[in-house]
Amino acid sequence: MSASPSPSGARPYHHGNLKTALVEAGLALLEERGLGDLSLREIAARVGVSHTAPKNHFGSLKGLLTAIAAEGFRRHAAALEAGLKPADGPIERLQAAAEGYVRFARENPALFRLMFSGDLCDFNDPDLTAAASASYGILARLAGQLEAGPADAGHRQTRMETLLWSLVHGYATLANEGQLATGPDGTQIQGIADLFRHWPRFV
Amino acid sequence: MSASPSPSGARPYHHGNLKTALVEAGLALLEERGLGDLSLREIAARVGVSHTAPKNHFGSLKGLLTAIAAEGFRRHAAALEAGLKPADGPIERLQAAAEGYVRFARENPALFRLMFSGDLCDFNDPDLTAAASASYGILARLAGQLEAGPADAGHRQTRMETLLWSLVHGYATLANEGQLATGPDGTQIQGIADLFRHWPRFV
DNA sequence: GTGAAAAATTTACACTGGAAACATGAGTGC
DNA sequence: GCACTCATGTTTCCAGTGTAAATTTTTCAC
Repeated sequence: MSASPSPSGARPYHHGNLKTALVEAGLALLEERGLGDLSLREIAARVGVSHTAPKNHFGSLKGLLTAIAAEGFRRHAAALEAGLKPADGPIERLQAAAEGYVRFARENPALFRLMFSGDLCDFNDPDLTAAASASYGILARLAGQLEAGPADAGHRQTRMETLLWSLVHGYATLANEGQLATGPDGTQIQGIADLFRHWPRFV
Repeated sequence: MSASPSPSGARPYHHGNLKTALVEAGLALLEERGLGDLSLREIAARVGVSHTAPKNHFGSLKGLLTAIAAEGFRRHAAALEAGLKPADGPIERLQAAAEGYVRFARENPALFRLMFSGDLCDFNDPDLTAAASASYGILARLAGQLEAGPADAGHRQTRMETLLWSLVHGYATLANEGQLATGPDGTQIQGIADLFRHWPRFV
């Protein structure tokens, strides 16, 4: 006869919801240790479980990182929509989404890098692709509202989508790596929204 | 009495130019194995040297990766200037540089990721910062030729520089991670130069 | 109850980067 | 010529990583 079923003190053999606990611990450790020093063993220790336990739920480290990245994309989508006011015009809404994109990257640098790491995650995983597509769809919808003519139905990805995504993602990435000039308070000299407010004309 | 000084067959105890040999081997292995699976031991083995030998020249793995990234930036600068014809106008030259930027990223994906990895390299290293600055200077100079008024002397980084660099870098990064839609031949549906040729007007 | 399957553990293995002690050889001063 | 110095490599060892296999524990269906 072991300890009683679940009074405080005795940890049960089965965790209960190890899957979500591992993802949350991974998200926390990701920002504490950084992407490079994140380890499967440390995540498992944080949850209080042996280092091989995650295999039952995620298969391998890559599977766990994929699940973490998927949760990252869900939060990313929320950050994109955070400042989106329906009353605003398309350009104001675009600026708000861009600021959300950058803010998310700056507040979760390691997670952001993981999400776009390419080989650390399994981009064939349905959960991850669904979350990433949902996040991308927000930006794509905003791009569509800025297009001149009718929707470019023949393309899987319009020119406006490619332009906006590249610009915002590049800005977020460079800011994250510390490559953009910053003022004394640590924020970028050129804000992302300013780039839209003072849009140049080449042609 | 050991073997004669340097006839073929007997490898001398001292390599001679191990430093550059390690960088070259690292560059080759980087694209073969990918950034994630690159190992100091394998680079050393490739050169035919013990895995602790690099420490004398680079201190640690980070030091070696920093040297590799510096060489990457030198090649990156060359790729930027490759298609730059003095006779062309500023916009044509910008398009050519952008295409060089993207082509370099696509042809050296692992090296490109290393160069902008942030924590794998030591961005306080004088060699690396000099090479990176030189590469950035090419883009900055092109941006300056596109500015409307006189040079924005008060800023360390002008709005045009930030805009162009973010756009081109984001495009290259996303293309590299396979996030941009591609046609049947593997090239992007929306070429980087097309983004400039069909530049939108927001305001 | 009993048996099957899920969930977690223990153990072992190949691999990594780094530290320390030692070996080798090139170069310099005499 | 010769010893001394020091940069350059090697050997050995260590802590840490992710994964695989065999084993134990628990839950759940019948």
